[in-house]
Amino acid sequence: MEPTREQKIWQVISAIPHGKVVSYGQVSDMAGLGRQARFVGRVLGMLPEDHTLPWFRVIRSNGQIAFPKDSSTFKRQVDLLSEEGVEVVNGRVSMARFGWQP
DNA sequence: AGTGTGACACCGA
DNA sequence: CTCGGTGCCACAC
Repeated sequence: MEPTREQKIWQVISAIPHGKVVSYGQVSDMAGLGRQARFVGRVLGMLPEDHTLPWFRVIRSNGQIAFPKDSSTFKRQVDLLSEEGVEVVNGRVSMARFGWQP
């Protein structure tokens, strides 16, 4: 059967290189879905427990994390991002730039 | 079938 | 920077 939108989303996210962060819009665009950023977020929320997908590399277009600071999910994402070499300050990615080049 | 909501994005003021 | 409106898709009631 053909790849569903979810499959495309997973494919794109799994293709995100180490130390790189992308926005929902970027993912939707790379998946060929266009402006369906909402769908990306919904798919991530549906991820199974055995997912090995770098969802933490997916942030908002303005470089902000898609979770409240007091959320364990947020802290988990920040921790994982810092491991990737991405600095997160005040709930947003420092110097974010999605393809940035220092 | 219509309304409200959501891990969103873009535009204008 | 913040606020409001609009577009897109899927789901719950």
